[in-house]
Amino acid sequence: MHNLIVRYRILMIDAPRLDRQVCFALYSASRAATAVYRPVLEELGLTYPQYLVMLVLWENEPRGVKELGEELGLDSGTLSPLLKRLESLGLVERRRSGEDERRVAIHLTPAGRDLSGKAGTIPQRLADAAGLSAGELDQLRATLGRLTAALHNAQ
Amino acid sequence: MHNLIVRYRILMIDAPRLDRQVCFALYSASRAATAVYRPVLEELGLTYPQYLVMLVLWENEPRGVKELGEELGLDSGTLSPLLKRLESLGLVERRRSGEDERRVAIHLTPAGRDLSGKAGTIPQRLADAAGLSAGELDQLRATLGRLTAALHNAQ
DNA sequence: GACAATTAAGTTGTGCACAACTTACCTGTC
DNA sequence: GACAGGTAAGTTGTGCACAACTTAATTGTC
Repeated sequence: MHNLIVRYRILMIDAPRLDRQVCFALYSASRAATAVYRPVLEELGLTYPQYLVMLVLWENEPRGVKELGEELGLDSGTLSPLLKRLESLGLVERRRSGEDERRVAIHLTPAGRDLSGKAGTIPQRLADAAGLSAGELDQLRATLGRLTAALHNAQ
Repeated sequence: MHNLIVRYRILMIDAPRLDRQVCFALYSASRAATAVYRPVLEELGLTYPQYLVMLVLWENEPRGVKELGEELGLDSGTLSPLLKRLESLGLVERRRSGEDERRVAIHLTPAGRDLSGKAGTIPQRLADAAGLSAGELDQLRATLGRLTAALHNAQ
């Protein structure tokens, strides 16, 4: 009995608690948010990372794989197969650059461009589900941005 | 030329911008945080989700697979293979319950218990890397908690 | 006590993430 | 123009996430 109590106290002092971890809060919130997006994106036939790539392309295209990776923080190991899937969905086209044969330019197809219209209402649905005010969401985004930048600097 | 300008304006109006998305901010911050944890956890031989499972077990064990899943928001499809890997690392033991043969109780091994000591300093390292004050981290965790709860309710 | 409905855990298949590596191409330096 | 060093994209392998399904045990309900 005494042993159990001692062991318990040692654990409580040394072991970090799950509910104290900002990291777990981030991980949970991120998965909960993509879970809200999932059924909406399913209507478009996209996964969440595919949607992110399309967002970047809707802003400006064509883009190289490396550029997309810098924008999203993903490497070619993630993007290459993802882009192949987007191509097989008929949303993008991969073209080897003539000037620099190493580069692959990702172009939107007409279908890929059209999808941006259907995607227009998506962010509002998350905002509605979030249960936070526009101001709180804004502040959250700002804090997360600072956090991400600091964590990248720490790497 | 006129066509291009019209198309551009339509895109800008309809297409959501990447940098406006709270969801992307969450996704980036979460990946950046686990990236900071990764080299630290590598010293313990754990991945980040494995570390989360160990955190829950350090608080209280044994636990069933379903209980772990509720605590972490993960299903058996994720946990079953993860727990097998933890077992093959010698950190946990899976025992079929005698009372209810459907249940598998996850026990810590002595090695699994010992690991909590080594893990003690880990959260501090993230806090140091985060570049936010203790108060800001606290507020962030609270906001994320509310957000996650609201998103789960919206599902 | 038979048996439909429920439940716990596991399996299968798809799609990220990311490390480590390969391939093909380009660039600077001599 | 040769060639070392660097760069862009792709490949391979591991480990999550998660949906859909299976298996085996338990719990009502009659």
